[in-house]
Amino acid sequence: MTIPYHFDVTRTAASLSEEFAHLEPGTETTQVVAVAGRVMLRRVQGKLAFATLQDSSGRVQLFAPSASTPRFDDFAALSIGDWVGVTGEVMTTRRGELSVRVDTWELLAATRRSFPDKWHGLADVDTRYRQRYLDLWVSEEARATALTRARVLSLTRRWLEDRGFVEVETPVFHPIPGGATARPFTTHHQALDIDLYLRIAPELYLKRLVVGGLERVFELARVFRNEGLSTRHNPEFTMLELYQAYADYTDVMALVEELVAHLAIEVCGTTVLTYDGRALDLTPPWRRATMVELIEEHTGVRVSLATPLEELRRVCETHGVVVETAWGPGKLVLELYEKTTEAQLWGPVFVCDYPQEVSPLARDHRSEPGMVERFEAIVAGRELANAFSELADPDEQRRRFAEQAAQRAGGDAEAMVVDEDYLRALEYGLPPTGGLGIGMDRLVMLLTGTTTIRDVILFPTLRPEQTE
RNA sequence: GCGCCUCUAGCUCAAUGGCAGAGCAACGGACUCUUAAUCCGCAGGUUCUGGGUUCGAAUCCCAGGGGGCGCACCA
Repeated sequence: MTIPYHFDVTRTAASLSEEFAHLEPGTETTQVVAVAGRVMLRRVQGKLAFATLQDSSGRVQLFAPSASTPRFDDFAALSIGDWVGVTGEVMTTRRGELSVRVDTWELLAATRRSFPDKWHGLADVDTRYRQRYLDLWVSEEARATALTRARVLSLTRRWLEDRGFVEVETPVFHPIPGGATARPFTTHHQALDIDLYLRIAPELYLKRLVVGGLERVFELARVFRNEGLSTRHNPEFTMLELYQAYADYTDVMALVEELVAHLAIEVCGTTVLTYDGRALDLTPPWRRATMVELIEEHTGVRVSLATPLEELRRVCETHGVVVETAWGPGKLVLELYEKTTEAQLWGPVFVCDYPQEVSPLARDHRSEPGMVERFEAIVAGRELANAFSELADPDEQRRRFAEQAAQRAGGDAEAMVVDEDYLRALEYGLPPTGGLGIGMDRLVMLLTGTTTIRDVILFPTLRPEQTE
């Protein structure tokens, strides 16, 4: 039997069950359709065969009487997992099951391997991740999650474009890793004979574009961080970054809560969700609270950057935070927040105003000395977004880079590297700008109710299989 | 990187120191309204790998490998 090069599909399974939902048992519609997909179930009864065809939209039954089905014996012998194309009349059986009668059919691909158990599917998560092509057939949730992810990205693009944002693509290879503090992957370009880094964030290039006059830009950027794996971390993941000229971080807060609420309504039909067994109300406006307020709520201690260092260290130690002598007040406050408070937050909440010491790309707070205008959005106990009023002053940026360089010299492999070209761009003038990063994988987790990032990434990073 | 758990047929799982098994899938057969069809038959194994203890190891011990979870790391 030769495999055709082409098959004309006229209908999906889902469109048939939608259009013909209410046919009486024993109906013949005279409507001839062509469907294609994989045989996922098969019930042969001698001179009559039933098969369940599954395509990317859903399932529909195939009805094959030996009297009218060409090559009936071959059809009845199809294996679970074989691809077929079928044309025939839409009908219902005596029992009322919507079916396509097999008037003509073609084998489109045979499976040489047995499909997973038709009832239990795949339980081994390793197999599900490594052989996602099977998981997608066997697990309704896997398919639904993949489609939801696509929809979230598409809706995000449309929502931003409706607000005048332009989608751009910036380099994945960076001569200098920048825009975040994280360990990069390195690679080498042979012809140029230089080391390059896979980007840890697109931030510095996107802000160059704002300097270039693209006043509202965004990128759905695959970024790469050479760090640990967990249910919330994959070495490559997708980050939405956007920059809006003439805006500050309060404008960005409004944007974040509106975008997330919009996606929740489109995907879940509501902004009132349950995640991991807990209620989560994404209805705007979200709570806004400063970091020091939240620390006080959770520890009972009011600290500030003006608190004497010795006292800050003592507060940290009484709360089980191991401190290093090189840390300044900003780092101490941040550590105190992360160790005592962040894990307790459920949100949604905008945690506002971070120490300048730990935020080298954010602009000084307009009224809080030593602080910058930065927030993180904590949603369902996870950091979902990070944003700030962007630092535009090249002299101040140079000073911040120098601080980072000193930390790097002191052994901090994640401290930033001075980027002279970025400073040159700032010297041409960056207008007041609000910037944002959202972890799209975590957002999809939220909207699909999944609790491991590997469920929202089709091919998560795994150790390679031993091939021997 | 550390700790705990786990790995048996293509898939889902039994066998808890005493003959490696079942269901589904595959393969052969019966069956003209099934719905995880049913019935009969057949075949399927480096029990993750290597060592050890034992009369005897899927089972106990050691080492290694894969995976999961937690910790650490992590804008």
